[in-house]
Amino acid sequence: MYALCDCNNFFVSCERVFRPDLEGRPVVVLSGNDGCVVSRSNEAKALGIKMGVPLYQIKGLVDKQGVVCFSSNFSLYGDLSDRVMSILRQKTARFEQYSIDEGFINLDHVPEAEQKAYCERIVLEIRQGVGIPVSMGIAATKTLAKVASKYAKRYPGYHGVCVIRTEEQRQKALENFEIGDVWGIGRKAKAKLESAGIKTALQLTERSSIFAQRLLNKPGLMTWRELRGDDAIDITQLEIKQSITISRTFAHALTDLTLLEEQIANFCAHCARQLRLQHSVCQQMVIYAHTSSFRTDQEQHYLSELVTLPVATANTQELVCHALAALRRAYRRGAPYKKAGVILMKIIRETAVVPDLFDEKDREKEARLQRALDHIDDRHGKRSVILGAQMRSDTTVYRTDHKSPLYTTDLRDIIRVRAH
DNA sequence: TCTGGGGTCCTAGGACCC
DNA sequence: TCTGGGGTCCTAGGACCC
Repeated sequence: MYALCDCNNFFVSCERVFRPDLEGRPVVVLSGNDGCVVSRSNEAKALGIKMGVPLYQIKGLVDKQGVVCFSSNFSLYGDLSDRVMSILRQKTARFEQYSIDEGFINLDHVPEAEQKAYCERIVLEIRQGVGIPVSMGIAATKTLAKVASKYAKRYPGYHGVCVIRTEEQRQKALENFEIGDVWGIGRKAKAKLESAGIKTALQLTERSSIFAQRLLNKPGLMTWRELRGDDAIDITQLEIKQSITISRTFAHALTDLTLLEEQIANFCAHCARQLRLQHSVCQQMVIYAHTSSFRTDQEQHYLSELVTLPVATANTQELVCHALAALRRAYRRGAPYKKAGVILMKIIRETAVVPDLFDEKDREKEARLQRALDHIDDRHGKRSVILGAQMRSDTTVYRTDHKSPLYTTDLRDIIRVRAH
């Protein structure tokens, strides 16, 4: 049996940990640039605020109903996520984190009769220890555990934990579960299934495996098996990320090459640091920038350059150098670039680098410099030392009008909160 | 006026091999 | 007019997740 532990309205719950006065009030957390709603309290959901809706479209409702908005504060969410996950990890060696706010515990070490009470204690421990409300679903497969956790969330009577164990429970749970809410069934699959007359999860399980595979291919077959109680999905994570990307939308489009270069240099430096943190290097990099896809009144321009590196590297200076050269090649003068990004690909362990016989760089020396710079950042805070290319101007290009303080990671904020 | 960000997996099709 | 068969590898794009 698996237990899925899922944090309720995670980003909003994180904000409320430090603002208990916001319990019971409608609260939303916004995406980057304060663009869209990405997390909603139950009260905000009750007002009809949909996931992913642009803020400007609900401005009236927000003002009228006194909805509290927060810009996203990922260092806060990441920090609280770590605390929740470390509690779960303590429970069993067989814990798999699935996302920032959920993870699966293998329950095989707990007697069946005690599993529900065991999970109820975990819900309480996380609520009291971290301040985050969570829901848990127990079942024989991960997909069914996800279903169970949604019931746990939907009905307060479950006290945060719902179990799907017997065949009768499985049938009843799936009968009342919309097909589009099943883990792995997205927009396209939902439409296909509905036109085949399938509206609930149970109806899918009543069709043949051939039907599921023909309509939805391999992923759909896996979902079909899991819903029938056959443990089929393995989410064991890879030891290193296969790709690392940073991208941002700007508050106002950038036309100036210098400003764009500064952004790309920063994205690149940030990606490279993450690459080094997982002791890996990359062999390819894509840099891209494009105009606003929502502006039908102006000409669209999409630039994208693939850079193949002579020797796999995680060196910030080297990557920034290649990235800026690529940007200058593809940049179109006058185009209003609304979004830009960097993607690192073909990532391998740093111990697997194949050296180039004709390489003229002293890579050992450059690596020592890089380690020294990382050490300074670790000790004195991010961006203590940066490249000149990362700060060509002092122009602000992002909007974060509603950002909460860095309660858990910035000492000044911790002192401020305690004083308060 | 204003519309997010970071990932993984799968598949079809092309290039290439014998 | 007729124009093989089987296999691997790589890539771009799509679908999905949170």
